[in-house]
Formats: sequence, structure tokens, C-alpha cells
Amino acid sequence: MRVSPGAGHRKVETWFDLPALEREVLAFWRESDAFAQLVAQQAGRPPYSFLDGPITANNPMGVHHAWGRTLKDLYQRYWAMNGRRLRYQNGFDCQGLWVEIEVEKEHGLSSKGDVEAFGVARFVEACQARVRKYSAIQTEQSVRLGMWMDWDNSYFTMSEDNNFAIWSFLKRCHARGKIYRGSDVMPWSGRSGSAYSQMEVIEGRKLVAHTALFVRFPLRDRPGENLLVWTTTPWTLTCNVAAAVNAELDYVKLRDQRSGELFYCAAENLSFARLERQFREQKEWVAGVPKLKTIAQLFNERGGYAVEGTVKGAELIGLAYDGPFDELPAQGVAGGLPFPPRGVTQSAREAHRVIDGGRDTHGNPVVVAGEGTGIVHTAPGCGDIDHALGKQLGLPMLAPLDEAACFLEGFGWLSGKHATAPETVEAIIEDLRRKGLLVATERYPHVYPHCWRTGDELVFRLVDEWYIDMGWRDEIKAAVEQIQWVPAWGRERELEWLTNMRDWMISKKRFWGLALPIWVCEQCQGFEVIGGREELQQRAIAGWEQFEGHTPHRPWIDAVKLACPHCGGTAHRVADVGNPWLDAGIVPYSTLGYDRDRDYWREWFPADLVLESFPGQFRNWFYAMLAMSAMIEGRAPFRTLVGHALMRDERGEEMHKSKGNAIWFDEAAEQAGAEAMRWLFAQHEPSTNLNFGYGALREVRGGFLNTLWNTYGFYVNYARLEGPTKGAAETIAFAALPSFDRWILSELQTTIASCRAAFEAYDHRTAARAIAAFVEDLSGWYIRHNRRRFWKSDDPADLRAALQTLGECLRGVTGLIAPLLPFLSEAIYQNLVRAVDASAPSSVHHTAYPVAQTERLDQPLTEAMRAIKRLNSLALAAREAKKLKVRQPLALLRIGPRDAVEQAAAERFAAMLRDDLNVKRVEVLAPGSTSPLVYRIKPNFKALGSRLGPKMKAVAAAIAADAERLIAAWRAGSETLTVQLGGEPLELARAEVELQTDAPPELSVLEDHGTWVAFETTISDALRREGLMRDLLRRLQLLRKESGLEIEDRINLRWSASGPELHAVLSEWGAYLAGELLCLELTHDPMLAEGSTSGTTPDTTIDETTIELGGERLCVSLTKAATPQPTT
RNA sequence: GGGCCUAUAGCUCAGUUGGUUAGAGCGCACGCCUGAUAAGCGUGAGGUCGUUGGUUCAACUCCAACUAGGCCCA
Repeated sequence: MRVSPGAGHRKVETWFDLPALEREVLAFWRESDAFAQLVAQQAGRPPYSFLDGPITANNPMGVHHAWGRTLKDLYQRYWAMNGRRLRYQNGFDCQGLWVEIEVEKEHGLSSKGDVEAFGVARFVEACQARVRKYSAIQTEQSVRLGMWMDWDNSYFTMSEDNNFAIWSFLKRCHARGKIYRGSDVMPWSGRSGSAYSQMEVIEGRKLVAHTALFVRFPLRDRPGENLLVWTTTPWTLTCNVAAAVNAELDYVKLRDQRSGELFYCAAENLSFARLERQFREQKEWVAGVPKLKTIAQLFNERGGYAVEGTVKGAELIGLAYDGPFDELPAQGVAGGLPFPPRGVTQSAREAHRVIDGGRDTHGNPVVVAGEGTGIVHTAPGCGDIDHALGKQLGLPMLAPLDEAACFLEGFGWLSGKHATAPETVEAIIEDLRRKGLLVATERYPHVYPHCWRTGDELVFRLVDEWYIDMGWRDEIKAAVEQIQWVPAWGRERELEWLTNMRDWMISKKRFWGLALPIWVCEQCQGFEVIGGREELQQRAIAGWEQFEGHTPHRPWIDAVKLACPHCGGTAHRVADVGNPWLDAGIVPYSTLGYDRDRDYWREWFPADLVLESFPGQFRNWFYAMLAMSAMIEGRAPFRTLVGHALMRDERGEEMHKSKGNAIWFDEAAEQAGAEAMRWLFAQHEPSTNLNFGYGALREVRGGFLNTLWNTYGFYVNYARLEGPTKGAAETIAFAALPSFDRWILSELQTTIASCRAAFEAYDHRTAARAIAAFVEDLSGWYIRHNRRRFWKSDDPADLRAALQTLGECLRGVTGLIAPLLPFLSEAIYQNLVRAVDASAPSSVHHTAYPVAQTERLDQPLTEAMRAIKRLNSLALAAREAKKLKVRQPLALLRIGPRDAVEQAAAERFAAMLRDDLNVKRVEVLAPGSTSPLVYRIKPNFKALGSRLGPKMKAVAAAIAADAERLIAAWRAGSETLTVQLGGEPLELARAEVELQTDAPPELSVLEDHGTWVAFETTISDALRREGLMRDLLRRLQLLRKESGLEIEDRINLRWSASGPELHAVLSEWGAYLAGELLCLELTHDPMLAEGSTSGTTPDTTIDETTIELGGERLCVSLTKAATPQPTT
């Protein structure tokens, strides 16, 4: 692709290696410092602020990242070409559990204990090293993708700036009283030793089958009567406190025939088929799990049952019962374990009562019929809803598990056992069976939260965590309204999240992450939030020396102690790190220098554009950014948000390493080319999932990219023969150009205008499609019909006009595609523009985006050409219908245009139609001329038969008798047709008759939308001979090619024909054939016979063959003519 | 259970404020061109526009319900 500026076009090979071309362009950019030049050129221009969402620097980049990055790059390039100044700052997301997990894997660590033994400082340093390694790899990959960024200025969320900016934010929250320490029942991973936020729980939902139990809780004051209770988490039975019912529901008294015991359960549930649909459709069902039994079935299997009346749930409330694990010491602890609620002195064992489940915040009953038994086992220390209920009713709280999800002391034989281990579940079941409390077990499939990284089943654990009270959500919602969402439904999604979200849990009991700036007093338990490094230094009373010189991370920051402002005691930092979305959410402040250079920040805030993958980000990055900005400045941190969906494999399935259908970016770039990916991304509707694969890439490469390249090659390879064509003197005035040229130039202006409008609406897909449509027109219509002007032009001015027009179109296209296809556009630009104009900018990316010259728009011409395309297509179909191949010339095409535009177009471009359609004469009639089609009419027997029954025969006869009038009425559009049937008029609907058309035998007619075309199909002897000649010419050209001759080689031919017709063709068209074939001597040699070997000039005979044509045979012998040797 | 989105040719998708006979690419069949040739081009087959109602002179388009799929929230 390298050219010497001004030295003229270099020949373009029609085949090109896309990845190789990309590597050349990359080298060219590197050596010419193209990016730095662009940045320099932008000085003093108005800013366009793009804010990059940080990519997790934890693994090599995937092809799904390439999608978003392509879009980011193309908008930055577009605005750069429109005179704006950009920051080009890329971001890396650094902190969080995902990095810890990978580092644990690297070092063979599998628990928090392992990490502590390994050394927290060493571990954190390993995390930082991993981030540095992969950020470098991702940078290289992004460069390969063609992304232009200021790579040396990338931001890292682990930077001091970023961390302290979050401190400042948290301090603001605290100043408004929004930070609090809560105890809550949290989803917890024993494997990670950490509580999970709502967002993370959502990530890790999995469909699994649990062993669910039906157990009985005997009523204390009613011997022989039991509550029937159901649970999918056997371990929580150890912490049972209460049993909840719905006061309004009916409960049946069920007599178990075998034991004589009485059971209570919701009446509706007795024969309710749980998850019946899931089983039937095997949807959300775990393979191999048997169909669930109804409660009635369970009791029937035990020996039968009898219903002895019903009671309202309200009548059960208050009844005391014996819990299933009352023998455990923990059940007897006043208030419960390990954090007894203030003011609660009852033990769990003492508290066992039937309670009212009540209603949740949405007003729906907590206990409903359907699932389970209608009596809900309640353990306020082990479940979300249970916890809320327990708080409300002042119940004791028992939480049995330690950090590793194993039972604490106080749980007897269970202490130390893992709560969800299969052997523990088995042991609990066995224990219940032994105590006579187990009624039944079953396998129950449901979606249950799991650790999104390790796959570990989550448990619910009572923990203390730090939260931001989100009661001010309306302030965030107001910010959402300030944003342009693309697509528009993003707004509703975000608002829905903001409406339903809970308080933001910002703490995580891990090692690598933001050090939460919360210091708690060891004496009074009061806490405060520190807003930055300086403040910390001023307040430090110990440990500063150990911290200084380190990044603000664990473990170094933990050394710093403060004096408690309330009681003067010593305060230490909480051991927690922060939620990673805080890290990314602060970037509109940290990266734009909010605390460092407020003027700079004002210039670039709010960002013009944020562009990310939608799924997940409504509750993650978008949320964090919006919340933090609403708190700090009370407004949205960006103006427009463009989202894209997810990438799937070619068959629409999710890509997974383990499934083997993942595609690596590096491999795809080297095999298919980054540009093929970019175009695939550019022309895809971003809000829908993209099915990515080599098939799709091949299509792009063989389709648009190829057509574009061939068009460019066609131009350059002819233009270079004419020498550089630049300079005003040689320019032909637009008005003086042939109309075909003005047509394509008008189309170019339309395309430019469409692209600009589309980019400005952040609708890159429409821009890409407009460009593709234009290139299609340029290649398939303009070049196709103007080919000969480029090589057989007798008129040098016309050749110049053609070159000028095509050149201008290609320069326009090059500019249009530059943001989308930076490599291809650069390669083309260098040879197309720079090669002939040394004064042109050194890179296409330094040029301005094309501007439409509206004075060149010619709507009537566009419409005329559209009409010609229609006529052309219709006429080709008419030929096809009669199997009249285009090679056979015909005498006449008659056109019945549908309107004046079409008529004028046909007259204006008649020569082109003659050429294209291989017809001697084109006759254009006036609009509305009757087509020569012959119509036949007959009744629609199916439709009329049911209405008329036996009269059908008579009607058919009547229609036939009056056919001419009926056809005329039908063609005039009459809704009903009247026929006389035995003297009575009978109305027929249009659909009750059928019209068939036939062309007269001497014509081939086709009609479409009021336009008709008719070929005269009579072929005269002369036409037939000309047709044979063209067939012959094609066969002989093929023979030339198959003989391995070069285009410029001269030949000699000897022939003999088996019949008079071919003989006549050769006599009549010999000179023409010889000219077309570059044949110096065309000799009739009657001695040449089929199968004979010519002995005359064996050394120069290349090929001999017999061609069958029109029922006759032609023997030809081809020899290469002696051509003068070029002088050396 | 609630919210949002989607349903158009074998596949992937367009379809502008409702307006004659619903389009493209790929694939398939047939053919053209042979001075863009490791290219280029045309024609054809293939559709109850998810189903059922409604509004309208007119519905792929607007409304409702249903069915199926996806995403989100409980």
C-alpha cells in the first residue's frame, strides 16, 4: 500500500490479503506517527467527550469486546473528521473478585485462609501484576483492531486518583447520613468467604434440583395434631423459630390412616400439581428428576388419608409447636445466635408459634397456596423474607453458619459440618426420620443462587455489612431523564431498576479492591468516613509510616489508625474492600480531574457519549455512574448512551470456552481480518444479539469488501494508463458531464447526506447500509454500463469524464467508510489520492468527513434511472420467461410505460436498453397504452361452487359466452361482474372468477405495476445468424482462455463447418469475429475434419476442437500467431 | 406472578408518518458476461407477515387477547 506521494497510482491486484493489508497499514501508521499527527491537528478545536467504560483487565480480549470497541472507535473517528478534539482515553477495570479468582488459580489457593497464609501483601501485588499484564495484552489487541486511542494515557481503576475520588464520594454520602452498617441475611459463598451483592446474585442463578423435605411440627397443646411443613434447605430447619400461614387461606385437617396423626396444610395444595407445566414441557426442569407428587399422593402412598374438615389460617395463628431441632443448645439461647436482636430475650425453642405471614412491600401475601404446604418454615437468621418477618415480629434470630458455610458451635452433632454438603443433607434427613418427623422427601428443581465465579451454592447468612441508603433514588431518576438513550427503551430499563433496587451494599470481605475509607472506633463502635489522602494523613495517629509509599490498598492501608472524634478511642479501618462498581462509577470524575483540575473537568463533563454492552450494565456501570454523579453534582455524567446487545455464535448459541464455540480475537483478526469484523459490527443493528462466526465474516469479505476493492481496482488500473488526472484545467464542469455521470454523482451526495444524518443520530447501521447500497450501484450499474468508456473510448473527453466521475465517487466512498473501515480506507486513500496528490493530508484519517454538495442532487434523474432499472429487470424477466437468452438478438422491444417519468426515461436511455437487452429497436408507447396480453376468464369453481351448487355449469357457460365484456369490466376494476343466468342477473365478486393471461405467440409480454414490456419473438435468419455468431464467439474466447493464452496474444484459426448455416455465419461475421478474437488469419480449411489431427503446423497448433451449434458442427484449429518479439 | 422486547422466504434480517402486487443478503435452481477474470451480473422458485379478534375506505404497520422465544424484576 506504500506509495510515493504524487508519483501516480500503483497497479491494484484484484486479489488482496486482508490481514496482510491491515498489518501494512498498522506499520504505516506507526512509522508516520499518524495518530499523534491527528491529535496535534485537533488543537484548539471544540471538544467531543467520549467516556470509555473500563474493560476488565483480567484476560485477553474476546471478539465480543471487539464489537463494542469497534463502535467506540468509529464514533470517535467520525467526530474527529468533523473538526472536534478528543481525549482518546481508554480505561482498564482492575479491582475485584474476578482478578482474585484468577490469581488464586495461578497460585493454587482455594480459600480465604489460603490467601492469608500466602500473604495478603504478596497476593495483592500479584493481582496488580496480573492487571498490568493483561492491560498490555488488551492494548496490543485493540491496536490490531484498528482502534485509535492514546494508549499511554489509559486510566486504571486501581489508581490512587480513582480510589481517593471514591473516598470523596463516600464522604459526601456520609455527610448526608447515607452510610450505615447493617446486619442482614446475605447470600453468601462459603467457597469465597464473602457476601454477595444483589447484582452478583443475579449473575449466578442456576437451575438445580434440591432435596426438599416434608416434615411435621407437632402442636404442643394438641397431641396427635401436626403442622405439615415443606423446605428445600434442610440445614435451615436447625434454626426454625416460627411457622407462617396465610390468615385468609383455608387449611384442611388431614387424617393419616396409618399413623392416625392429624396434619394441617393448605386445602388448595392437597391435590395441586406443583411445577406440572415445567415437567410436561421439560422447561426449567432438571433432566432425570421425576414428576412431583401431590400431597394427596404422598399420603395415599403412606396408607391413605381422610379429610376431617377445614379451618381458616387465622384459627391456627398463635398455636405453639415443637421444632424439629429443639434438642440443639442453640435453640435454647436467649435471642439467638450470633447477633441477638436488641430487646429479644426469648429463645427460638420458646418462640415456636404459628404466625401470620402478612404482606410484602408490594401488598402481596407472603404465604400463598401452590408451592409447599401453605405453612412456611420460618428461620429469621437463614432467609431473606424470614429475616424481614423476624425483625417485624421481634423474633429471636438463629444463624448457624461460619464464613465457610459450616455449622457453628451450639449445633451439637452438626457443628463443623458444611451446610450444603450432600452428606450433611443426608444426615439431617436421617436424624429427622429417626425422630419420626420426616413425612417425605423429593427432588425439587428450581432456580437457585450460586457463586457466579466458583459455581458454589450460596447459603443465606446473617452478617454485618456496609450500605449506602438509596432512599434518594429520585435524584438519580432525574438524572436518567437528562440522557438520550439509544435505543430509547434503555431509559425505562434504568428507571425500572432504580425503582426496585435496594440499598447498595458496598462492602466485601475480600483482599483486592478499594479500601473502604470507614474507620470504626474500638471503644464506642462509632464510625467515620475519610475523604482523601491528605485528610487521612492529618488524622493518622499511628501506622502512617507503614502505609506511606504504598498504593491505598490492603494490607498497607490497614495499618493506619485514627483517634475517634467521639470518645478519643483508637479507630481502625474496617477489613472490607469496596464493591467494584464504585471503581468504574467514579470515572466521570476521577479521569476528568474533578479533584485535580476543575476547569479541565468542566470542559469535558458531561461526556457526549458512553457506549457499552447493555445487558447487566443497567444495574452495574450505568447505575453506579448515575448514582455517584447524582450524589456529587446532581446531574447525569453523560448526554447520550448507546447500548449494544450480546454476541452469540453462528447458530445463535452462547459462546463458552467450555462449549468449544468461543472464537479468539487474535485468531479471527489473522484469519478473517479485523476489517471484516468491523464491517460486520458496523452494519448490525446494535440492540439485537449478533451471531458471530467465520461464515458471516466470509460473507462480508466476499461481499461488500470485495466489491469495494474491485471497483477501486477497476478505476485505478485504467486511470494509471491515463496518467495523473488532477488540476483545475482538466476538470470537466459538472453540468457538462453525461447524464449517467451526473446520476451517480447525485447518488453520492444522497449517500453522504444519509451517512451524516445517521452518524449524528448514533445510527451507524444505517450509514453502513447506505454506503453498501451506493457501492452496489457504483459497481453493478454505473461501471457495468460505462465499462467501454474506460477502454474503448474514441472520445478522450468522454474517457476523462468517466474517470473523473468514478474517481470522485471512490474518493467520496473512501471518506465515508473511513470511520468504519480505517484500514481499507487508508490503503485505498494512499493509492487513490495521495499517489496523485502530494499535497493531500498524509492519512485519510486527517481529512474531513465528506460534505454533500446539495446542488448536485438531481431527483428527476434519480427517478428516471430507477425507472430504467425497473424496465431493464422486467424485460430480462420477459426474455427469461420465453427462454430467450440475452445472447440472441431480437428485433423489437415495445414498452408500455406506467407514467410520464418512465416514458421519458425509456426514451432518454433507449440506447442503453438496446445494448443491455440485445434488441435492435426499442419502441416506447404513451403511458396507459393497452398491453398486448390476451386474457381468458373462467369461474373460480372452488369459491362459486359452494354458493351456487348445481347452477355451476350454467354459470360457466354464461361466463364463457360473455367473456369479452366481463374481461373488460374486470380489467376496468369492477368489484362485481354481472352475468345473465336464465334471464336473471347474477352478481359475481372479483374473487369468484379467475383471469389468466397469455402472451400472443409472437410476443413475450410481462406486466408489473402498470408497466408492460413486449419482445417480438420472431427471429429472422439474420438475427439467428448473429445469435449463433455470439455463441460461437463466446466458445472461441473460452477456447483461447483454456488454451492458456494471454489476453494480448494473437492467434490464427482454421475452420470447417458441417452445414450451410455455420458456413454462412463465418462468411458474414468473419471479420468481426477475427477482430474480437485478436485473430490474424481466419482460414476456411475444408480438409479439417472431426477427430483428424492436423499435420500442417503441428508445432504451433495449440488446440483443436469441434463445436456443436444450432444442430451443425464446426471444427476449429487454433494456432498461436507469431508476434513480434519486444525489443530488449 | 409482574415489566420490557421480539415473532416477516430454508437461514440472517430490512420494511420509512397505515396506502397498489411485502423487500435484501446468503443458500438453492437456471442463465448471462469473459478487457474488474482467484472477479462481475441477471432471472426464478420460496411468504396464511406467530394466532385470533378489533379500529379503518385501507393493517406487516395501530389496539386487545392469546401462543412461542428472549431479557429484566419478584
